[in-house]
Amino acid sequence: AHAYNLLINACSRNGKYNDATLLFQEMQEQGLEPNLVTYNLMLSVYGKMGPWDRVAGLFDEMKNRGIRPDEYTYNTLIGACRRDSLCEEAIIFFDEMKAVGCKPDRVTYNSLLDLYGKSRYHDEALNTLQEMEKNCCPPNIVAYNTLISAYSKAGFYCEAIALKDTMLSKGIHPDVFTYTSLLSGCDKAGRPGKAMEIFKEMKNAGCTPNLCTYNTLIGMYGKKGKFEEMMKVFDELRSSGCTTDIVTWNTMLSVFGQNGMHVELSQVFKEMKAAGFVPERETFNTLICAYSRCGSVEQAMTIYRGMLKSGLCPDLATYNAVLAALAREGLWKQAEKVLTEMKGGRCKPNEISYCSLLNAYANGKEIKRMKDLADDIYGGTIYPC
RNA sequence: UACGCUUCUAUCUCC
Repeated sequence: AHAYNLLINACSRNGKYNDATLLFQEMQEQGLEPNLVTYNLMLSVYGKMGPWDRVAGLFDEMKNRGIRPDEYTYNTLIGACRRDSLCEEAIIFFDEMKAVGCKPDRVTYNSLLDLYGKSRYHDEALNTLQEMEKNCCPPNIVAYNTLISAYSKAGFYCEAIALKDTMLSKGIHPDVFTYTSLLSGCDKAGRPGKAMEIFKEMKNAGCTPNLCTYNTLIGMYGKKGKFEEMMKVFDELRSSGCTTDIVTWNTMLSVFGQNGMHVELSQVFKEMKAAGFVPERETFNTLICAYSRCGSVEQAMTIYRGMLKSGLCPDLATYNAVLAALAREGLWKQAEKVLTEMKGGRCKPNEISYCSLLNAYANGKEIKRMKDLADDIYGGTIYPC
């Protein structure tokens, strides 16, 4: 079992979750009993992909087989709750772990912080931070970075910077995670000047930027159309010994989309493939959005069909990108079809989806349909999400 | 009883 655990772990680290699942099946077919670590590993794998029921089912299974969950198990379960913002479930695990005598540690609290932060429950996150102090778990750098990331994503860049100063005052030195979060936060808040201050501070503090940092800066300059600055970031990226990754390419695609630079967009996509990068789901999502912004729904839809053909599964962002593309052209009949498809599938429409449909009606001059849909939404006949 | 394999944070997409 130990050998299988090592293999499963290797797959999990490389994102090969299906292979991990196959190994898990294989070991049982060979008559080997999965042990505690095996279950912990698989809970982590299932938590990263696939339906929640599978996580819950596996947890039941291990208990039924008489394997007692440990701190790792509960930490993994709470971590798995983050993907779908399952706050209630996380609290149940948190209480259960204390009830069975497992002591929450920093990882437990940090996972809760991340869950609350990504779910935009900022008050709960702060409460958790205080509970950590109380329970002799003073927040470490991961805890601070987690909160800073949450604030940055939510657009609260001032709060994020303040938290960075708090951690400094406690003698915890911000690292490349901290600074990259802050840069991204300033960018999202439309404060590139502030971002540059942070970047200078980062270098003065002796913190070396990495590829994530450069990708953030490329996106920041690029979307503002500051291409000379953007190229300087590329130069620095290369001279620092980094090499571009798929996120760099996705960022470039997004940048040319946002600037409506159709020719460059197609060119970069070609170069990306020539460089040997295999488009991922996020690449396709970016392309659908980018072509639409360049005024080409046809190409956006071609990309969408290409994505389906390549065997990738659309997610909510894909559908919403398609809906937004159709909406821009007022193609409300097609938008309705997509929405119907969503209702019958795994990705239920959210607020953004319905906004796009409203937009599609508006741009298609279908005032009556628009009003009716708005009434349904505000009247509670339709529940987004 | 302890220890070992397993659990937490940043950059791209739904404008």
